[in-house]
Parts: sequence; C-alpha cells; structure tokens
Amino acid sequence: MSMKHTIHDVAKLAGVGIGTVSRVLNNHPNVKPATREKVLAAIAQLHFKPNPIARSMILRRTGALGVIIPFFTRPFHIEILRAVQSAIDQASYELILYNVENNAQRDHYFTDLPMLHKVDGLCVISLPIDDTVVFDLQHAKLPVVLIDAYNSHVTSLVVDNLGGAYQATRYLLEHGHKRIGFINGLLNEGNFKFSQANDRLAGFRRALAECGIDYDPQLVRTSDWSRQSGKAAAIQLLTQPEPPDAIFAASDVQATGVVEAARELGRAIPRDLAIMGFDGIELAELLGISTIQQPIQEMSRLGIQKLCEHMVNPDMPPELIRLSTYLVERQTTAQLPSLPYSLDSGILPT
Amino acid sequence: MSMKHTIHDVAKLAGVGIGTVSRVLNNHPNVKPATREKVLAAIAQLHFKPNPIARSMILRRTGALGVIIPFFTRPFHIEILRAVQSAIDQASYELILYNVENNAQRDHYFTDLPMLHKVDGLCVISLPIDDTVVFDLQHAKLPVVLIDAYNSHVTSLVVDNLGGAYQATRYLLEHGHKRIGFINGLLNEGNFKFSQANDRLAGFRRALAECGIDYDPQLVRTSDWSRQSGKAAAIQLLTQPEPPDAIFAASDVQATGVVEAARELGRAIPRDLAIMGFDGIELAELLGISTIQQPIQEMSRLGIQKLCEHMVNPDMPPELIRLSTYLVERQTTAQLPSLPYSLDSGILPT
DNA sequence: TTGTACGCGTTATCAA
DNA sequence: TTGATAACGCGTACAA
Repeated sequence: MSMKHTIHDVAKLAGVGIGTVSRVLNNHPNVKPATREKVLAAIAQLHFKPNPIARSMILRRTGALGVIIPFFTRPFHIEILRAVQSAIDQASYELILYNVENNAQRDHYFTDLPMLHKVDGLCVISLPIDDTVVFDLQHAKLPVVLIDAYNSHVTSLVVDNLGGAYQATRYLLEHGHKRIGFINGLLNEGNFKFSQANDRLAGFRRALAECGIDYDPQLVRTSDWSRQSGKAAAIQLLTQPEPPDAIFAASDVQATGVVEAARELGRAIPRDLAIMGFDGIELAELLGISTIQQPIQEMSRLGIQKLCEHMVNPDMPPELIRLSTYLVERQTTAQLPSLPYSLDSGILPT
Repeated sequence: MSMKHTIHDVAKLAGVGIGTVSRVLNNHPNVKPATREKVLAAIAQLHFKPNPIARSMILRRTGALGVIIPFFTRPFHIEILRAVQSAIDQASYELILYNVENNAQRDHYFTDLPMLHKVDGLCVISLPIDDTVVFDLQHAKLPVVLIDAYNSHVTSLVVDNLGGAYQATRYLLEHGHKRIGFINGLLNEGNFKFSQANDRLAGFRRALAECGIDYDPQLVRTSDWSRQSGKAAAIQLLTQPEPPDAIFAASDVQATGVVEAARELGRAIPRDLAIMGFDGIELAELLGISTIQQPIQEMSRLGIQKLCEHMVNPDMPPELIRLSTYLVERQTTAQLPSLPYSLDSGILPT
C-alpha cells in the first residue's frame, strides 16, 4: 500500500508524465487545475511521499543541520542544546547530534563532515575551532555558526565572559566582601580548550584592579567543571590561613561544590561565605545559588537564525555577536531581611 | 581541492574505470594490488570521499538512527538520551533527534518518518505507540525499539515499574512508617500517555495490600512531573488532618518538590517525613534523595543493541525486556547514625 | 500545458 | 581482473 511507490507509479495512475507529477509536488504554477487534481488524487491514493534522499541528491541539500557539542561535560550545554533544538525545529530542519568527548572526535567531525554533505549547516557549541578547519569549511561551502565560542572568520555568538566575571566580582566587593576567591574552569578539559576560562579570569582581575585590590594568586584555583572538583578547590581555598569571605566560581556546577564545601567546613552562607556561580542553569535556581546568567535562549535562537541566513546568502560576512549576561541574586549572596529558614545549615547533603 | 570530486575524477586520474574505484572503496577482493595502489593514490591526492547521499540512495540505508523523545519534559529523558547517544555512536550511526512536545508532533513523526527512509531505525523513548502506527512501521520495514515504553508487537525495554514502586513502598513500611503518601505522575502530560504511572500506582497498592494496610485515596495525589506540582501535591498531603509520615513520589523531580514542601511546613526529614523518589537521576544523588534507580545505561545500551540486531535481521521476533530497578538509600529515608549536619533544617531553599 | 530525456554520484551486474 | 552500463528516485531543461 504505502511501501515504495515512486513518482512513476503516481504518474501512471494519474495518466500523466512524471514531469507533471513533479510540478504538482513542488507546486509549480504551470499546471492545469484539472490535471493537478488528478495527480493529487493519485498521490493521496498511494500515500505517496517523495523520497528525500533522491531529492537531496539533486537539490544538493539535506534538510538537516549538524550540532557539534560536548554533550557530556556540563548541564549548561544541555540547556543550550534544548534551545538550539527548538530553534532548528522551528526552522523546519532536522537536527543531527554530534557529541564530542575529546580532540580526536572533534577533529574527526570538523574534517569529515564538511566533505560529506550530510548536513546543510553546522552549529558548533562551546568548542574552539582552528583557522585551518574554518578554511576547509569555507572551501566546502558549509555554513557554520559558533555558539559560546569565537573565531574571527565565522559568525560567532558569545556572551561577555569578561564582563560577566567583572560584574560578579564587582558585586561581591560592593557588598562588603574583602577577600574574593575565584575558582576557574579548566582550560583544557577533555583536551579541548575552553577559552571562556581566560576571559572570566580577566574579568575577575579587572574588577579587583579597579577597586584597588591586589591580585592574590593564593585566592585563585582552577578545577575542572565538575562539582567534586569545585568542592575540592573550595576546601583548599577555605582552609588557608587567610580564607576568602566570598567565592566566585566559573560555573554553577562548580558553585554547588563550593556550597558543599562551605557546609562541611561549617561556614554560614552567605554570612561567612558568599557564593556566586556562572551560567544560569536550572540547577542554580533550584539550589538558590546566585549566578551570572547567560542568555541561553537568545544566544541559541539567534545562532540558528544567523545560520539560516548564511545558508540563504553564502556571501554574508561573518559577524561577532556579543550578548550580555545579567546577575541573578539568590540565597548564596543576598542578605535578604527575613528568610523563612536558615541557610546556614546548608543546602546540600553530603 | 577538496570540493566536489566524484568517483569519475578518481577513475580518470588513476586511469581506470569507476567500477574499479568502487571496488577499491568497498575493498572488494577482486582487484589487483597494483591497480589498488594507483586508485588509492588518486583518492588520497584528491581527498576524495564518496558522497553518502548517493551511496544511501542505492544502498537503501542512511547510516542514521532516529530518536523520538520528549526531550523537554524530564531530566530522566536527558539521561536516557545521553546513554542512547553513546550507544549509537559506538554502533557507528548518526543520531537524528526528534523532540516531541505534544500528540500532533508525535503522530507526525510516527506517520511520516517511516515513509521517508531518512533513518535506518527508530528508537522511541517513553512514548506509547498505537498498534496502527506499529503496523505502518512494519509495513515500511523500519525497525523500531521502545525504551521505557511497551507495545507487544515491538521490541520493548522497560523497567519493572510495578516492582520498583512495590519495593519503595515496602521499604517505607518496613522502616516503620505507617501512613505512606503517594504522589503519582500525570498519565496524560502533554497529551501523551505515560502508562508508567499506572504501574507505579499498582505497585504501591500491592505493597499496601500485602502488609494489610487499607488503601486510602486521601493519601494519593497526581501531579505532573514537575517540581512545582510535586510540591503542591505534597503540601496538600501534609496539611491534611492525618498527614502521611512518608511520601513516595513517582519521579525524582517531584520528590525535590516534596522536600521543599516539607521544609516549608517545618517537617524534619527523614524523622517526621521520609521521602522516596523514582528514576535515579543525577539530581537525586546531588540532593541526597533516596530513590528507585532505573538502569538507564543498561536499558539504553541494550535498546540500541537490539535495534541493530533488528536491522541486521528484520525477521527477528519482538522481545519484551524487563529490567529491574534497585533502591538507593540516601538521606531522605535512611536514619544514618551520624550525619555531619542536620538535615532537619532542610535541603532546598525557596 | 505536458511528456521525455538527462543528470545527480554511487553500487552492482555482466561481458570481456 | 576490469570497464561499461543499468539502476536508485527525483527535478528540470527542452521539445512538443
């Protein structure tokens, strides 16, 4: 019944040529209403759907977008994927998910995908990309956008990581904290460079400098983007002779580790220790962690929009779109007048 | 350089026919070593990669698997997607992500995808599927597996929802709790039926019955799978004249809502109120919530494995694979001898 | 307005 | 062992 009918079957059934069927399918103007009806009837009767493979062979477009993303590393990426998925869906494309866990995998996608013509466009998330790869992509005429990553030859959407970190640090200083600890994310997690870490450190230092505070390397630690590592780094910071009275973590997940550490060490939050995260993932909201919110929806939506524009107009020059973060005050920093319960006893068990 | 070279270009450069090139490509035995070298050299020189579209046109396989999943509803689904992605990757397939948010979208995928031949197989997650759809799929010869869903005509991987709920309830009863509340998940969230909810209720009732306890409808509520709804349901339960001393929630996310509710009402956890979740997502571990752990990895890995088997051998009969859950004791139920801090003050802010 | 023939890039068949 | 040629299913000039 519905199995493999081709355009020929429809043509035969309707008593016309395949050209006519094709014209009806792509609703070309030049087809007599009467024959159009006949063809439509035949199509309906056979439940005919044109084969998208054959279609994309001749049209040179697959109707799919590739999303290259370090899917396992951070909840933040999943929230981006959510937003990206939604945007791709609205643009009537399919989404092919390429997870990258290491450099080899990333390079594999970057070098092979362009030549294979399996996707009409590529959306790369949080992954840096070499100029040589960019050159290959351009040569293969495969449109690309970078989300949460930057390359001058490719349309990139980034948040102001430096500004966000500056904002966080500044906020803590202005709320009376004297010694601000900073737990940065690893630049080289899983062998791929997250350049975001650099910018956040720079923002941290700038705020310090502006407030006339010396940068104390003892107050800065680097951990991978996990809760456990964030916790370990926090414990190091807090068990020093002169511990910080506030800690800014480069991600919300690390911040949860800091909360845990504070708990175990009996530090009251936020009285003894204020904590600020970065990303603005759901978990931060759930746990009441103050954070620098990234405009996840906006960034993703705009990214796919730009990708679509590049697909329509291949000669469009690359853009750098820099979005602002905003600070969300929650229980780990705000000295709210009357909390219904004491946060001092901590947020996280074990 | 690398743009669009075809097999003909390679053939010309190597001074052979395209048939020979094709044979080299698919390393057919019948090709003289010398010519193979020539062809290989030409391939390398041109950076030639066979066009997968043309390939799949004649081979009748795309190298992609479709994953239909309610991506936005619950963290549980994301953890399944993670495991499924990993399994698909290892099987050297690509993963096309189809998110379904409502019935129309689900039906759209179910009715159109089979005919389009865009994927070699389908993995459906947590979504019930009608027999008519199954019939269409079989007719289109598209292999399918269901994960966390069941249909007798399709290979299905499910956990023992009834057994898990039974286990949870039983555990609470055996730990001295007299009145067990149950917050079930909505059967009809987003208009698609999660039949899992039925089984969990059945397990709850069976445990009660076995222990000779009357089923009290006042102790059962149904909420959607969100934290907010779980909280609201818990508040209803806890503010009754005879409130429960333990609550079993049909999902971990709902359980977090229960924890919140307990906090606000000043109930000590687990002394005044024990709480048990279901799913075993990371969040439950993070928050120390006891739960019925689903074998997420195992279920996903096995599911993709079965899907691959069905693709190799289309006549393989459908299987029902039922995996066991296991109970994970954490802070919301266990009366551990010495906690480093008091959980009574609660886990979650706001 | 409509039908025919060609091409998309590959695999597979079949002579040679 | 190899090369020519026919599919695969569709879109589209071009001719009618």
